[in-house]
Amino acid sequence: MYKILIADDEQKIREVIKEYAEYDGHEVYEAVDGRQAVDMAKEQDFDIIIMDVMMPRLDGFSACKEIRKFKNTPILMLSARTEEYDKLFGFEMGVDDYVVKPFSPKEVLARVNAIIKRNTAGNEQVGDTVKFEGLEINFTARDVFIDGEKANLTPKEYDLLFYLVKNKNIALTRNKLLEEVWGYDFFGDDRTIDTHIKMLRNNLGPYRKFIVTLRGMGYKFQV
Amino acid sequence: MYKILIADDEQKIREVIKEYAEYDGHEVYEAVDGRQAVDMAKEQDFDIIIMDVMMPRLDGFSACKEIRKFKNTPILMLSARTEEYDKLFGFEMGVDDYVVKPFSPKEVLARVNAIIKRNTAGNEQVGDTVKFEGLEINFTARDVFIDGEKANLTPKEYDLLFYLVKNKNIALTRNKLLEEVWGYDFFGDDRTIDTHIKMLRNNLGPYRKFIVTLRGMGYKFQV
DNA sequence: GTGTGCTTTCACAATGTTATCATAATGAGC
DNA sequence: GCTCATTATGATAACATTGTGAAAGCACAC
Repeated sequence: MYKILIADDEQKIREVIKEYAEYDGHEVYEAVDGRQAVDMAKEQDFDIIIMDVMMPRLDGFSACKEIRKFKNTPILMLSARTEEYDKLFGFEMGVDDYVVKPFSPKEVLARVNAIIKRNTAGNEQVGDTVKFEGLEINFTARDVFIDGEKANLTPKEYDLLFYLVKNKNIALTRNKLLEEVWGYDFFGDDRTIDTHIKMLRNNLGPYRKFIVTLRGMGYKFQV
Repeated sequence: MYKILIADDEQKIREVIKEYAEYDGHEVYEAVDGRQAVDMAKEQDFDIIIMDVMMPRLDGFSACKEIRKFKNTPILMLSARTEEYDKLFGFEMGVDDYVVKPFSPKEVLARVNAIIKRNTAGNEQVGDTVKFEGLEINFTARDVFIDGEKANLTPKEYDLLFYLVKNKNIALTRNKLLEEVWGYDFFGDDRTIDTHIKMLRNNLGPYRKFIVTLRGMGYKFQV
């Protein structure tokens, strides 16, 4: 059960999302504009705030900025605009996700769940580096550290690990892995993957535990 | 390209939506009332059904309820009055989204796309999880938790459970299960299913209750 | 061309999964 | 309550998948 704040000046939208969210067992609070949203966020701890961009008194972006001054509550933006700069601008403000109108209430709720789970996932991300316990991965520098020691992975091992990590907690079939890591034009053996998984595991030391085998399916990076 | 069924007694509305949908490259079928919509939904697999609430012979809600007995096809409701909201969000109906008249065809199509994308995504980050009491199923991670404990299912058990859950509350014959879970090219014994149901039940602990036997027919995941 | 890693393939062992069958239990109809 | 049809269950043999080590194949630098 999450505590959700929905801020939108359109009553219809508030109601629809509220109905769906309450059906999912969440507790929903409403705000009719940005100012009220900021005030409520100051007083109470929400698990997530769903906010329209266009609101009277204080728009969504400004409200987001305000809230970020005192809290890190995840914020999901509802926007009528699709322009990319809008999104970028939003992410700079600390927006966690975006849904463009018109949206289906189901989609909004799905994203709410995704954001909240993501925020309680169990890995810290700083810049382009992710860390899972003593396993540190830097995507841009193409570095992997195991308990502070730099691991020496081959290119394919990097690629495989990066793809697994970027899709952590998602079950990946051998086909999917071949397609995404090796390329759609690779017509090799399925078992090639197994061998690379083997080597990757051997190189990850104690953190080989993150790579789990999904029998009859493929592999998954599980945190 | 989606296969769309539009059910409305007003020819004008059907035509407008059809025109837009076909322009988008979709295949559109028409039904003039609820009864016909139900019959067509039984025979064919649509990606989405767009349905008016007010229709002769069988209204949209009843049609939706009927269809849900045998299929989980996403349904988008068109309603004339805003007062119908309350009814719409009687979720037993299983409506996925709604649009209030007068609507722009563009909006309808936008929602159609949103709904279908959600339903066929499978690549949704983390929020792809359903929970029935203490039974938690995550399709993307291929995880099943029983009262918080991870269940260790075999591939076939996963596949079977996933199929049952994706068709929850729908009666499934052994033939249907064999075809969908085992594949059309499997020519094994019917009793094979019983054995897998047995093992699945054993693995679900207290939640074996969700799998009900339909004597002389097959099985059903009932919540 | 040679050497050096890296990648792929392969074979075999280890392990896990599935289908089938026999038998027991259950339910429906009379 | 009896009979017949259907489903539940346990055992087991057949089967499939994965882990692993070794070796062949490749690519690239020198």
